Amino acid sequence: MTESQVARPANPRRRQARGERRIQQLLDAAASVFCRTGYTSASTNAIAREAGVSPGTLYQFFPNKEAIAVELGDRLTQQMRDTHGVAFTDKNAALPLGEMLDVVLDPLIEFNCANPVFLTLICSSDTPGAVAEEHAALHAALQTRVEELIGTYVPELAPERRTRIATMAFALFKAGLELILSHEGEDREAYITEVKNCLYGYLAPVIGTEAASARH
Amino acid sequence: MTESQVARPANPRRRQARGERRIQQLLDAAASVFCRTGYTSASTNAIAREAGVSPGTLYQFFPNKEAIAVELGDRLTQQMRDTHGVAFTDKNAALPLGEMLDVVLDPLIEFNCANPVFLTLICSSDTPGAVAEEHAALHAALQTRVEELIGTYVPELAPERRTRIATMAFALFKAGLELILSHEGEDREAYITEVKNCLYGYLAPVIGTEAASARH
DNA sequence: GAGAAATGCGAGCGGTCGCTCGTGTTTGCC
DNA sequence: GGCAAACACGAGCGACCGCTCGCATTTCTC
Repeated sequence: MTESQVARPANPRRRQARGERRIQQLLDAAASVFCRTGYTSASTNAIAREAGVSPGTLYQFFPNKEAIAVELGDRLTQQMRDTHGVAFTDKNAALPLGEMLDVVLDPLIEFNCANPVFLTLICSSDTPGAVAEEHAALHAALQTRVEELIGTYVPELAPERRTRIATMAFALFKAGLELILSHEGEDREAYITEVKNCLYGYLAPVIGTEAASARH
Repeated sequence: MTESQVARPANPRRRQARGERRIQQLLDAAASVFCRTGYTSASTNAIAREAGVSPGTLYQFFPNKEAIAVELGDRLTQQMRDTHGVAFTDKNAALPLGEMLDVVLDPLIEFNCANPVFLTLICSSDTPGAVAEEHAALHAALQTRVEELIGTYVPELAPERRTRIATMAFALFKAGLELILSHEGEDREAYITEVKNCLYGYLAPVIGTEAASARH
């Protein structure tokens, strides 16, 4: 292969600092517009306007509308991994259920509150094509983590049931996240508690042991 | 006013049996297309094509695209009320939590399995204008029912917390419904059980009595 | 059977959207 | 300073969508 001279085949164009700044502006604008109207209803002209540039400038940096959402999704997932990534299944398998939920959920909730567009991109059903694949991949990855986590608590659980429980817990958390994001201040805190209570009540009987009476 | 001769101002046009049949065809086609692509992405031409009529014929019976979704929603809510309507808060307030969940949820689940477009219309976030208002109204009505139901079990509960619990339980059920609808056969039954388990685990400590061995 | 009303058709209008292109401006490099 | 590349612009193209309109056909009513 003649890779010796090709530095990065994925980045065929040499960007200036101004270009990188524009890209960030455009992604921020896209996040804002996606949050307000969803992916399909968001027009590229609106994104460009929100970023303060012309439509032509937008297409200087992104080949099409889909690429904007994909890049946004990539950066967000990368950021999520960087910030609170591996803390998902690492050492918290030994924790009691209540504490484990705090350790696992708090970073996820915090991240989603700081980046509400993430939930919009990942959970909205109006994201066609490549964006939907991105969503499906991340969804599968996260759910596998949940499954593994459950497996460490109840290894004897039938695989099908474990999958179902992970799916249910994940769906429950997503629904709860939307409630959390749609409130602020004290209300938000209260809903966070509510979501945790809900997951606790669901998982405690599954995890078994005598955790049901160990809630502090 | 010259209303003496106007029989029904809401139905200014005299429909033939053929027209009523066409309306039903169009609504069925719309339900199918809405389920496949969501409201905004569903084109009126596609609905007409699915119903086997021309675009012009569609607009003989509906003033615009929104009216199709509104009429569909109206008929579905009416059908829901007719079939399993008042059984929601009536006599089941005295039942133990587990049985109450069966009595309340089973008809709702059955209805949504038979009419999957209902969840699409009511929960999808890409329904603008009048359809969204319809959704908000029904959502509020159902949630009020849930609140009342919780109130009969735990009258001493603080109103804000009762609202939060009803909101959470309702969101949980909607998320569960999507899981249920996306599976069939045994899987579907298993997810129904899972959703009920989830709601039970969440509500049992709230309802209190001796349902849960401990809380707080 | 005749007239009126309801039903049915489909080309196409106005508008929006994703995206392009020709052209002008700024920046990095020698 | 000069030149090529990156950046920026915005009018506008093609496609699609919601919806209309003129006209043909079927059905109801008498």
